[in-house]
Amino acid sequence: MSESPTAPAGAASGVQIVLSGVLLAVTNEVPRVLTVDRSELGRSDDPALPFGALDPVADRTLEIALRKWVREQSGLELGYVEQLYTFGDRDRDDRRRVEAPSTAGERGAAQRILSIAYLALVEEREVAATTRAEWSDCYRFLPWEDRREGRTKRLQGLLAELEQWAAGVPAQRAARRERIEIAFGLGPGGWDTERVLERYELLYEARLVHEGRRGAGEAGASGDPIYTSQAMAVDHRRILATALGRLRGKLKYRPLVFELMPDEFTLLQLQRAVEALAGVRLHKQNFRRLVERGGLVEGTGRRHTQTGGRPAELFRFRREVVRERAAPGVGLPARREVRG
Amino acid sequence: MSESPTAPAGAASGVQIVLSGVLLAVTNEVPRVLTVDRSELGRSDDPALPFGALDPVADRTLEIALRKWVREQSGLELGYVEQLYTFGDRDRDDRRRVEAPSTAGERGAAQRILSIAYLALVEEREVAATTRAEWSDCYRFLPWEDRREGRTKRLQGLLAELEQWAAGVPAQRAARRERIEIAFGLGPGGWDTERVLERYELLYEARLVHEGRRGAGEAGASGDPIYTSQAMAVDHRRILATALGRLRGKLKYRPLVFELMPDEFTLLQLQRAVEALAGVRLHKQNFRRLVERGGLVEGTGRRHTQTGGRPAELFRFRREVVRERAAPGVGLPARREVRG
DNA sequence: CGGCTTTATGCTCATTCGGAGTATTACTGG
DNA sequence: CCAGTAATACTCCGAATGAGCATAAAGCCG
Repeated sequence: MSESPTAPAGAASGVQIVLSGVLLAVTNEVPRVLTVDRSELGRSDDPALPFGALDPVADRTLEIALRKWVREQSGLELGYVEQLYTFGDRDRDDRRRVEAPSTAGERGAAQRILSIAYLALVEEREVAATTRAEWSDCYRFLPWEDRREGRTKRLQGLLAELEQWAAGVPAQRAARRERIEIAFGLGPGGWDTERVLERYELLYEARLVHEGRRGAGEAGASGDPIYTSQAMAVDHRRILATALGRLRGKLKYRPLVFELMPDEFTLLQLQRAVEALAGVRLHKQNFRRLVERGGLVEGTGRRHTQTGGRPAELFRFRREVVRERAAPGVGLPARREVRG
Repeated sequence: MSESPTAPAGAASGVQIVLSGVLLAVTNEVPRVLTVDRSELGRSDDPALPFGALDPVADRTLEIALRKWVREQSGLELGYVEQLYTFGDRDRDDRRRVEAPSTAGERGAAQRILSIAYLALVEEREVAATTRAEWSDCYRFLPWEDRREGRTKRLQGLLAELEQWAAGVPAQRAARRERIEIAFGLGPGGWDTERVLERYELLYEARLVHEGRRGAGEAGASGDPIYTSQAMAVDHRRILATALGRLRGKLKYRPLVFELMPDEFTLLQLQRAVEALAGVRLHKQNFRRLVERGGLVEGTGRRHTQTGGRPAELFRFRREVVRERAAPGVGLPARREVRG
């Protein structure tokens, strides 16, 4: 992380604290993440998450600092925010290399960076044109996470490559195959929408995706190992994976989707939003039952007529539900996978 | 991004990174947390969690640093470890005071501290006698979290005090009452074992518990507002609350209890461990059904005869379960609350 | 030894919940 | 009016859950 965003300020023992935000929104059935373009600074071309350093003196809380950076970089004001994870391993990208401690000189020069990641949910809005921020489809970065159209050939390809990687080292073959089976739902457990990070880590270890730092000896020998997936700056894709996994888990027992919805919505719109995030299709009638009987929404009398068919009633979130039920989430009434 | 995170205050921008570990174990139906006694250093008398500073140069990963500190302070080697949360608010203890920025001098002097908390599960062992560490009952610090004997009179007392606090400020009365209702399960939702932190925060705001730093103007006017609960150093009790809440939540969908159990155990022992952590009683036959039919355990032929009654079969954890099921946890087959 | 106490373990019953699918209704666009 | 497209209402069924009764197998006590 030597190409850190900071002047290696402080003294030797200095640790730089960076706050990164994963801002998620959903529009038109596609989950989007806010990315900022930093290409003109001569750094990586890859999109980055909005981020910035903590000012230990001025910033009273971490969250305030995060909001400040997001505001500066995108003009957005955040609503729901939750802390995700703190990444602080040194030489993260070198994990796979043989342990070869850098020279004392290098070590002294490279300041240690601690990155505290946050998840924020926003109703999508245009970002200020003056900024370099924009909304990107989350699945551009993690295409294998979108199973709404069933498992695609691309996933088959990935699995084949993973198998190769697993088979490569006889000593670890069994262990690796087991990890793959679990992470990618090949066994009896099936696809677990929440294991986003686990899948990413596997792909990373197998060098099928890479992180920031072009030219650091990443890409495998054979062509483009990442298929059509797009990398992000430094470890931001890993952070995104963490965020998506966490959000998918929480959807089931907290009414988080509503942070992403307009005040009034049809049940199908709601379902599409959940599907977009979870990356799987749901059973329509059961989803409706779950949400209505669960007391999560209440109908306004109004209806929405641009549905193409019978008009749909507009609903709104019933805030009282958090007082009534212990774990008011939307659940994921599964549906058989479409197309093979 | 001209306003890029270049270090604002080059100088004194130092941030101290502290790692704290919540080590949990269960013995004799009581959940224990490892505490260290630091009283001789002239600090607070209150028990502390094992903790220590990150050495940004030497410690390759945060987890390694944590393990090192734990080893030094207790002699224990950690198995399961998971990151909990990063606490970084400045002047945490002053939150309730009117915003009265300290003088520049004070601010410069007090270094910003960032504390990264970890949860670790260990099978209880004696701690090295040479250390100042010992195992303490978690519920010494959070007595209201133990509902195994039903709601006690002490809880009633706490609720009465909370009500007073809520009623105190007319403008916030309704909001506060609602928070209390939800957190303490007075409404239709009932007691949610996971809302540990929420409850703690409420009690903290109401000044019914306090944090470290004695003499900082804490204790309310009236006697001992904390009943029989024991404070911990600085914000360690808050960290413990975070850990307990997280663990309780995860128990339900990950086979974490087994990290705390010996290799072989009877189903009642397992149940007691879960009960100790969750703080509620479970329905015995249904717990057994859940655990057995869920494929979480397998019987060894052996049996345990010191049960006081019919001998119980000894079981062991079936590791394969993580491959078979998506969310293999023990669930909490509720039981009507005992005693009123 | 026979009954008593104590815990383990087996089983039943009623409900609820979740997955699937069919039927009916209410619009829009020719 | 008809066809097309969704929304919405119900029905069915099997699995999971909550509760509780019944039986089994030890130790203990006289």
